[in-house]
Amino acid sequence: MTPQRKIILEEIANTNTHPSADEIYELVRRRLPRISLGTVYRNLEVLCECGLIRKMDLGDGHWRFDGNAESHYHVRCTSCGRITDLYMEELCDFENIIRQQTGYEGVGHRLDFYGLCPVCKREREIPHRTDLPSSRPGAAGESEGM
Amino acid sequence: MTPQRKIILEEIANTNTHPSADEIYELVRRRLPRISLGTVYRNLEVLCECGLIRKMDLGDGHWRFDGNAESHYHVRCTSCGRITDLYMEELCDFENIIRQQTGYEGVGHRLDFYGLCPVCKREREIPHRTDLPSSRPGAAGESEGM
DNA sequence: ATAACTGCAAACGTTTTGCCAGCAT
DNA sequence: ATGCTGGCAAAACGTTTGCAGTTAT
Repeated sequence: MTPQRKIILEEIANTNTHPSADEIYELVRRRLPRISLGTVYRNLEVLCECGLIRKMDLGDGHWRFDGNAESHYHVRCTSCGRITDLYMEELCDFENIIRQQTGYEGVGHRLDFYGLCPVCKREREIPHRTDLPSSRPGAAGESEGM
Repeated sequence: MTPQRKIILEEIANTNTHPSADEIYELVRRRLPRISLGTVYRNLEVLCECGLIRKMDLGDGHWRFDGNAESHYHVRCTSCGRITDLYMEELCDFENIIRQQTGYEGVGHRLDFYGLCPVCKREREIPHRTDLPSSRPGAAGESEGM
């Protein structure tokens, strides 16, 4: 556990935003300005192998990292990219069905959700606010993910 | 519908292996040797938009394409990469639960399974066959995906 | 004439790797 | 001195894009 590794772990533990490798790099760089992106990637890999963090692919083209290593599902906002944890039971039953149907063994699954988060939803519902400066009608201007 | 586009679609329709863009490129190249990978990507995009094929991310770092555009789930073999279609109902109930729990709207999901396919399983169970030529004990030599 | 399309090559963004120096054991 | 680690830069990977020429309408 080198200083770099420790700080990377701390930064992940101190956030609940499921940051990407690059976001972690930026966070860590504030404390360790000379750290390199390669080191971040290498340590993220090690921390995953130890089970201290969790690496996940939520379909937006980055690896995302979660300081909460317990298995749980996520919803991702297709507009702003925000990721929210879900508190629901895991689907175990399906894996037996699949084994019977296909003969695959050791079946696991990946399940994640996407949608429009409450904040972005509200922005669309009220696209032309009058109580805020510099808001123009129809000037939403986000890119739709996935 | 250019000749290129048509042949790309035909090749996808004629396979059930859920090929990647590069695999499709190789298939099409046998009939259209001068086609470029960029054209393949562009046409795959168009065909997806038309709903004639389906683009999916099964977590192995490639886009995969499915000539069966009806929504269905998949299992991917972590050893050989084989992808098998599943015939099971879709999970709709969850999306309402998530909306209530999180306030997200228009919730969709992505669910896929992974495991060891029957062929690879068999290879591991019987690592030293005596009834086949040139088989060596413990010479499995595959890379474990994901 | 115009719009959509191609082939080619270069660019892209994320992740991985090779190299050599530094540090702790 | 050994082996793990860090910083740096370059490579790798799948994918996307700019461009100039081509095709079909």
